[in-house]
Amino acid sequence: MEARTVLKSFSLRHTDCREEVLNAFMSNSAALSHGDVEGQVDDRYDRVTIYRTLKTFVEKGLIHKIPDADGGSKYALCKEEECSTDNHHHDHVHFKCNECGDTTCLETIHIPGIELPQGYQREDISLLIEGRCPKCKD
Amino acid sequence: MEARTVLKSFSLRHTDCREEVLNAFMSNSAALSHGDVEGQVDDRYDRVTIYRTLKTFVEKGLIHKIPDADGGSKYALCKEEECSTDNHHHDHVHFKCNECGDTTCLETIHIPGIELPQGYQREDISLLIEGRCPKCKD
DNA sequence: CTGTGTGCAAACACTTTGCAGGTGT
DNA sequence: ACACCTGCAAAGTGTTTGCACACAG
Repeated sequence: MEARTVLKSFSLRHTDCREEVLNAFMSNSAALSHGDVEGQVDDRYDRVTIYRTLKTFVEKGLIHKIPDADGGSKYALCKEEECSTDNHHHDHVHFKCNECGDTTCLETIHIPGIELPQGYQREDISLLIEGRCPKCKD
Repeated sequence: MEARTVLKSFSLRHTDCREEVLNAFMSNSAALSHGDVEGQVDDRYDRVTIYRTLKTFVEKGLIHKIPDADGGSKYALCKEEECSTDNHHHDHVHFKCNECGDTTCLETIHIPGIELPQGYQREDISLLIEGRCPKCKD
């Protein structure tokens, strides 16, 4: 799908920056950090603009934020599931390769149900597995 | 167990700061952020010293780091499992209450086995559930 | 035309590093 | 005595905010 079309369908104005950022996500299978995005789009965009673009995309439900084990964050497109403004639904597993550093959404692996102790109410869940990806296992 | 004794058994020198930091963890059921610790120990300790103390404790396997959903970090004592120098083994679930903000280790809940796609090798895993804790569910 | 996005500068929060001096064993 | 802890100052990193101007619809 065209970036232009996608933006429109999420009620976002079209701008060069947004188009390039979105294209970066659409042409990468791995999740991207702010720095990754910055490296993939034209230099003319300000660091701040990219931060704001990512924030907007998350708020609109276009991408989701993946907290990295070491405190940083990556972002990846929302698929399948219906994510909308401030309303994300993700229950897939995230995998981070300790060798190449790539973080990917394992869309096909769902987080199994977990029985919480009495009195705990679950609202959100996130599961990160670290290890070696197929590309990097020796 | 006495803080003093614990320090010794982890081959750590006894200092006032370490004792107070350790006591803070031993007298709290919830995980503590750097700022939480800073607020619980005597003012005379430098922020930097507390950072270093936490780092040392993590390296020695006394406490483990819990990445918060929003990028921050909390720390909690390692229990049961044998954690030692740079060798942590945790497979319990972490729970963060969206109401009171407390993060706790659900020591009794273990992360279920997950079948990864072909070629992925698991080395580490972490599961964070957010919601309401028993104290805060209305 | 109007609301929103962008660039720039600056502020902010969090964490780390270097160094000199003090302390535990 | 020696290794290692601590405090202070400073630098580093990642992210946010304020404001004036530019641009999309």
